[in-house]
Amino acid sequence: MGCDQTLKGLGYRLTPQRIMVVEALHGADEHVSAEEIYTQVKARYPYANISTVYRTLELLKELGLVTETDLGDGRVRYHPAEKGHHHHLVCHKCGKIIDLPESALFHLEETLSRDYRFQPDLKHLAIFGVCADCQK
Amino acid sequence: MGCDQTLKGLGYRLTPQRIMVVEALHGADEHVSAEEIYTQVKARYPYANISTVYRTLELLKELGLVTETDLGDGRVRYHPAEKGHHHHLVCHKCGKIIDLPESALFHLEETLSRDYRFQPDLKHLAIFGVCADCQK
DNA sequence: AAAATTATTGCAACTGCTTGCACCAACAAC
DNA sequence: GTTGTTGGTGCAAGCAGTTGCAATAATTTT
Ligand SMILES: [Mn+2]
Ligand SMILES: [Mn+2]
Ligand SMILES: [Zn+2]
Ligand SMILES: [Zn+2]
Repeated sequence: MGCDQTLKGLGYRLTPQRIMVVEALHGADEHVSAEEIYTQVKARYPYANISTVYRTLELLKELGLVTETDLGDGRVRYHPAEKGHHHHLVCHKCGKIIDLPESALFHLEETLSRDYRFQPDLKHLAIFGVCADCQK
Repeated sequence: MGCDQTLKGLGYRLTPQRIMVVEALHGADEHVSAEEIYTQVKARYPYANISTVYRTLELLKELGLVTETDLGDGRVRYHPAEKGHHHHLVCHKCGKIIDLPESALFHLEETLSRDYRFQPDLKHLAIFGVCADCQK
């Protein structure tokens, strides 16, 4: 089931603005910024406002339909949950971004769950550090 | 060796503003915000500017003398490296903050280092999720 | 001690993102 | 279909943090 029907099913109103945000989100490549989504939405409906984009992303986030990740450039990036989960290693020397499978954090999740009864919410994490090439 | 002498030793100028930022940082409890540091500095030197505070914190961060952590309220928090390393579990239902010893992430660090030759920079991480009390 | 050099500061403008509020439109009740 | 309710939107102002630039002051050279 898509984002639209989930929203509707949970009693949220399915406005044209929300539909356009969801479409822009799914159409763009992963790691889209709010500004990029706003640009796309505005092309279709010039009265659209960026705060509506942020509010829609916030809602989708609360419902677990998108993840939000700070990859270290000055803006936050969004990723639809439907496209699958993974994480990233971000080199703060050269800026390189390495993909990390979801499973790389399973052990940590288990530890936190077992030892602290804490259920971590690790869906699209960015871990900063130094990549192999930049270590010498 | 304190922050002041480290700065001086690396060729950075030891200005009154920097000294006051470092003193405020060490005097306050851990998890100080830039605004709180600014308030303290301004009480001693009213001409002080908040961008100088931010620039000093940025420099100390680059040198590994402070860590910066987003604990989920709207502002970033700073912690002097001298006071020791640890991490936090942050419940985004009730806001509770649980301390996590440095060692809890050693296994992850080893995995990333071994499998990806990536040296993660995990000095004062905040992991968001749901605490034991909020899981029912 | 004075002059020269250049890192650092204060200021104002700017960025990404959030929020209060009046107006509007999606959906439900009739 | 019309009316009413209430959640959602647009707008403008606000907040945390950053940045360009001219003035200033810490340090070096003479
Ligand atoms: Mn990704
Ligand atoms: Mn801490
Ligand atoms: Zn690198
Ligand atoms: Zn909790």
